[in-house]
Amino acid sequence: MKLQEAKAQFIQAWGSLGAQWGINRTMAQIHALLLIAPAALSADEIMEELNISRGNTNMNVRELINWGIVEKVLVPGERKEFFIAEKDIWKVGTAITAERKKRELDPMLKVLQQLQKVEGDAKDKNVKAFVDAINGIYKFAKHTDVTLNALIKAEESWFYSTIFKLLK
Amino acid sequence: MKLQEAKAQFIQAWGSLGAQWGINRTMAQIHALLLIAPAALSADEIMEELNISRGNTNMNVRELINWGIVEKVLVPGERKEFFIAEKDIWKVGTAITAERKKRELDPMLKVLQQLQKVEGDAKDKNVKAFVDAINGIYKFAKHTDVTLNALIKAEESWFYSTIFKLLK
DNA sequence: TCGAACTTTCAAAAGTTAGTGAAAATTATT
DNA sequence: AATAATTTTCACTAACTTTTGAAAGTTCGA
Repeated sequence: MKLQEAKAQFIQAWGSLGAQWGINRTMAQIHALLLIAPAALSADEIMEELNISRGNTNMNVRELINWGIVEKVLVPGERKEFFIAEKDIWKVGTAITAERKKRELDPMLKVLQQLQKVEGDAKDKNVKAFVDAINGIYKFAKHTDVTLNALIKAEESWFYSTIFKLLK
Repeated sequence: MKLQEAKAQFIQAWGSLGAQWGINRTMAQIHALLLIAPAALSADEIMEELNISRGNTNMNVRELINWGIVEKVLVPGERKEFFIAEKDIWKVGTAITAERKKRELDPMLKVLQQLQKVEGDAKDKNVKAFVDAINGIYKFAKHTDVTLNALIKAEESWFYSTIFKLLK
């Protein structure tokens, strides 16, 4: 397989993965492009390679920066801004996990906490079914929260390899 | 908070979570409704509670069954079909993990394996950057695969609690 | 075998999300 | 301060996804 073909395939695969994850396709494709680039790319180079508009490029690069997996770099003597992706994929994983936790799990925990305060006759089977379900889900969510916090905190690889050996 | 209000809030929250996960909102809402129901519900009851059409109900219930988190149940003496959700949230988690792995991780692993065969001058910095990136991602993906397989296989709660204590 | 009860399908409509490109804003250079 | 290069914004459009509801299909009991 030629490099050009391989690159295109990777960008496309990473894009679909992103799309399935609720990350927009273009954002994931820009990320893919930067991951395999030998050096920082400018907005124009990204536009060119992916055939997307300037506005789209700008928006999605900014979002990648928000997620903490892409950085602006200044090349001396150049007026343009250049962008580079975090290459350590463990760190990328951690950053994505942290971001998704903040957006998804944290709000859910809040809601579940509220919902535990439901009032009503404990003998009513509707109330009982509701309370039981919410309690179960709350425990699960809390557990996940604790686990993810540990993972996010422990960026060092010894941690991952410890878990890894355990699960192997 | 009254039960009706709490129910509505939970269904809405579960729906948004689903939407962010690329699961369609209605599918997640039906799932939420079944999770807190004290008994199996018919298609008509689901339509009624969520104000959705028959077609929509049918499609999404079928998809929930495909994911293995909802079951058809037959109530003696009744002609209609009734539906019930898996109430053990750990099992729900496992089923969803397994399904997503099949749809997302497995195809990605295949692609990455292919891409490692890229041909070209090892001294070309473009080739080198590509190969390095793909190798790193492949290792990460493989690792995740092994880990998830272990999680999926071990449905017993002792397993989760062992990991839990470790991470605590 | 017929018909009522129920489920499934599917084409069209509605709704949602992503992408464009030109204009506005910002920043750097002279 | 004027100009040029670059980035950011945003109203609009294009593409995609979901939902509807009526029609077709199926199942079951009499």
